[in-house]
Amino acid sequence: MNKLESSEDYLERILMLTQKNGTVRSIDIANDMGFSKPSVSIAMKKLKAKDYIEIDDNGVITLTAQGLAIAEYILNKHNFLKKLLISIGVSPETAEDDACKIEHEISDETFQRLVERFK
Amino acid sequence: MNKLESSEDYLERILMLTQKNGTVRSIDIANDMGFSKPSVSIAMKKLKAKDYIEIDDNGVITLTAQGLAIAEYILNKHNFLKKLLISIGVSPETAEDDACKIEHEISDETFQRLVERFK
DNA sequence: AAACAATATTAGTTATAGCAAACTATTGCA
DNA sequence: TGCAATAGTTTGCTATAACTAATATTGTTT
Repeated sequence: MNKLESSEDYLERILMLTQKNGTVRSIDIANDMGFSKPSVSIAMKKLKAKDYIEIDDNGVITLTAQGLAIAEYILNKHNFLKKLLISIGVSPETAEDDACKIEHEISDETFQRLVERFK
Repeated sequence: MNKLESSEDYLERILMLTQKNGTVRSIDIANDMGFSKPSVSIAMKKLKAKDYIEIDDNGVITLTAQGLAIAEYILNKHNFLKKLLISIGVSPETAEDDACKIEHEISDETFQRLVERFK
């Protein structure tokens, strides 16, 4: 499966939570995503090693320019796909879930064609 | 990722190869999917343990009723999604690849809505 | 100050799913 | 007859990504 999926999901969620709450810590991500604290802790270590996030002394997580670019790219796909699914009659909850899965799988080409056709 | 994705892919491919060539052995699956023989060997062992396939003395693999049901279900999704993507201008190659990924992720609800809207 | 709560991390485990190397077994042919 | 090719399996490895239990670390409250 896709190597990047997990990282992409974390970055996307960090962006979502930042937009919603102002700041994000590991514990917020764990609560929001339903993962254990150690899982998030290790994931954050990897994201930090790749320079996608920074973590300050209070544990507050911020996206780097690189991390933000990925997060926005994915979140953009997510929002578009969710709206598209809702527009054809899928329930908001399922649309949310399916958008979350499809956003990592779909190619740029397919996404482009979808935007051209359905935006 | 989805626990069933790998199994679904193997079952789907067994059905495809059966339709194309009449019979299927492990080596055919390995060649077709680009996986090593040990990987396929172990995957077949798991599918057999779950009663999704049978393997005769010559190594010929057949789907059980259960395995066939899953394979047909996935292949049906695959073919529909591929056609849909091609119909909005995605290249056949990308449509094939993306259908392969999306078919495992998409919910029944979303698939139903897609069929209703685009069949 | 002591105790407690919240947060973060470490260590070790599990499960999936792939790989290469090396082995066995069968078949086909020169 | 014997060797080579084909097919399948076993062993042991890698990587991802989750988990639990236990241990820090930090901050607040009595």
